[in-house]
Amino acid sequence: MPRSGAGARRRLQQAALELYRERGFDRTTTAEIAARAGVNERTFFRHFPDKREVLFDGEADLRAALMQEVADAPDGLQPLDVLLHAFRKAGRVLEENRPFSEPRLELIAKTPALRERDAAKGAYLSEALAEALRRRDVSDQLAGLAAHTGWATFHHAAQAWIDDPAQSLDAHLLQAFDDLRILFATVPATRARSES
Amino acid sequence: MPRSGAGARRRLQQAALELYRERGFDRTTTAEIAARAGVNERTFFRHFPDKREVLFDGEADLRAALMQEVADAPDGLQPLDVLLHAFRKAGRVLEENRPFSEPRLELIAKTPALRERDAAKGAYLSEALAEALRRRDVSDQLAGLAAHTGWATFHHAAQAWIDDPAQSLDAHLLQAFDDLRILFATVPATRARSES
DNA sequence: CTACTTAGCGCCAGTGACTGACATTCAGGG
DNA sequence: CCCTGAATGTCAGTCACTGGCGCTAAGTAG
Repeated sequence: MPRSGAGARRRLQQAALELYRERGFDRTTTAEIAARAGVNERTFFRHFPDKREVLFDGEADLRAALMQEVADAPDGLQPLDVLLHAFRKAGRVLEENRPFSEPRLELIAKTPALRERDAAKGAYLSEALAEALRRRDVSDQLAGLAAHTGWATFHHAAQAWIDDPAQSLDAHLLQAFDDLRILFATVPATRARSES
Repeated sequence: MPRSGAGARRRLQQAALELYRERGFDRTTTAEIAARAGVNERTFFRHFPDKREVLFDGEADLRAALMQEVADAPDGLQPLDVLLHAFRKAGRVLEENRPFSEPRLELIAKTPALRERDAAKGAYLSEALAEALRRRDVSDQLAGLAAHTGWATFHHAAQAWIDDPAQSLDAHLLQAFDDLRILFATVPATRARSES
């Protein structure tokens, strides 16, 4: 291999995250990112298909990890418990990479174009999770539904974690899945919470 | 007002839907859409902020309608039943406009760029629904969670309707919300379904 | 009927994301 | 020391999208 190889890729991601946070996503050009990373603008597009994708590089790994965890989850669990099991393991990666994942999620939350990409990634991941569930004993109908609602719950927990970093992501995750069950309680549980 | 006003807008939407279906979204230029609609390319961007948005015009109306239905839903319903109530009413609009909404959803499903926008619209709508729920007796935590999972279920039902138009959207909707409850049954209900 | 206002529109120049084609450079194998 | 290939640089080009300016036609007041 010539000069750097994977080094340029990491520098591009770092430069992009910095510039997006400094000037905002819209007021940052791909030429500026490349310049800060010390490479040509064309090289940027050799590593990433577009200006947004540079912040979503770990998605393939995350998807693979989640699908593996779904496959490896103990038998006899309900679909949503299988997903919770997988999310808790994946959540660890997010918490360990906190200095990178927190500013990243914060930036995404405040940038419409990045929220859009994030939502799309969530949809793709949901379908992957549905496929992973189908490879277990989950029917076609329930797999898709469980995957989408499960992902929505995970995303909800991740957002709660950003808004309230005092508690761990894992705690927010457990809280969200507990709340999910409250939604299906026979007696409207919302009264009890709002009466306080 | 001059010449046409809202007429040009409708022609642009129609032309865009046609061209996207004929040549595909990527191989259609905004200039071509404008030409078929009989206006200048600049006029396209006066009516729609970008090339994708031309297919998502009804979103504001849908959001307003859904929020209104949530507000008007009978008292004492659980959050997810409130949402189901709203979705059933909104679903009627989709079924009545079937000749427009069906090819549109089909096109969106097969075009990555449009799926991305669709996912983003869903996220925005979910937040609007959460806000509408908070204006009822639903707590902050549960509102967001219910809105996101409820929307995921609605989206799931809409996709099932496209894949299987034999049954009505309303039927798919009821089916999806029933399945959602199965996911929380104490005994894993997935076995019963996959045994058949 | 005329003058004035204004909302849409056409036209033009420009920026920036992204792509294809070709030349170049540097690492490692023979 | 040459040679092959992967990563990069360079250049030209397309297309989405924007700001500015002038035009035209529909309503409105007199």
